Amino acid sequence: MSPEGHAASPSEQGALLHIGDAAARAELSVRTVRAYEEAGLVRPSARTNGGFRLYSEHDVDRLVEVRRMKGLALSLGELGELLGLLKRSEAPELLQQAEVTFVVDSLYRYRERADRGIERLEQALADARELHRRVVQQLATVER
Amino acid sequence: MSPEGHAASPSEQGALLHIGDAAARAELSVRTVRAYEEAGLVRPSARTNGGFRLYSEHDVDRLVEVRRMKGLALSLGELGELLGLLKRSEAPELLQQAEVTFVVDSLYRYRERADRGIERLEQALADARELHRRVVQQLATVER
DNA sequence: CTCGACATTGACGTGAAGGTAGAGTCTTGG
DNA sequence: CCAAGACTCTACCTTCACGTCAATGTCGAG
Repeated sequence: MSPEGHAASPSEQGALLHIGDAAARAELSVRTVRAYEEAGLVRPSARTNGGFRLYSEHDVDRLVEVRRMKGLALSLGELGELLGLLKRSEAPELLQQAEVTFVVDSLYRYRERADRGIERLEQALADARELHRRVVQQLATVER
Repeated sequence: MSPEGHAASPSEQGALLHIGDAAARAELSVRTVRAYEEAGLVRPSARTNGGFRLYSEHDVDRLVEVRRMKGLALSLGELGELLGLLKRSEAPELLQQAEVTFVVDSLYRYRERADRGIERLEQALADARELHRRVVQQLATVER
């Protein structure tokens, strides 16, 4: 990928990627990356003078992080909130008492959401395997 | 459920349920059940004179079947096609040669879709568990 | 400087599902 | 038998998370 030819990709090393490359590395569509920005989830750490979004490796990591979280059916808004909570909870000494309470409460609620999400996924996986089994069996039955 | 009081539910035993009861048993919303009908997935086996949809136990089973299949991201249309293929392949002796070929080909493609869907679910589940772990850990770190 | 690949914003489309309204239907208690 | 009121009908609107299209602009290699 990123073939030689003509391209508008920042010439390697800068560690700053245009949206296309960033999306590719995060295994997301360009549109989705922009949607995540609109939703306040991942903001490119820079822009060119012309207005092109520039993503750092760290930005890409965050994109990946978001993609990975999509399994438990959270809305983009909730997803952003959760990311924020996790970040805030990593430096609890900077939080005021009231904030700690809030963060803990919120995280607690997300833990429950995650529990249910995981159950959902487990069930979906079991169902999918069963369906797969049926398809395979029918293929064998009908033969070729 | 189906509390005594006033209700418009067919009085038990008829084995024919109004949409509300059918939806409840299939663990779907009434709205979703109607959407499945519009998509050609599950058609109630009868209607009252007044136009109320009536679902048999078999219809409910089919609703459940559809719900269970939703894990592998198939569109409602594909889902309907797959259900049809499975049904057709159960009586292969009724199929003409050309049809058999078609059914087998189609099922084969769905088997691949299912493979990928299962991989996706497995990954999503692993990611969800990891996220859950992070949340729990942050909760422990921040303490209460 | 030019060319072509890539990006920008904005608007509109889509697919699945929920919401709502207004009118009609059903079962049941009385 | 009949009214009450829970439930359902159709039709249309809204939301969410993107997909797609169009018109225009930017980037970087040669």
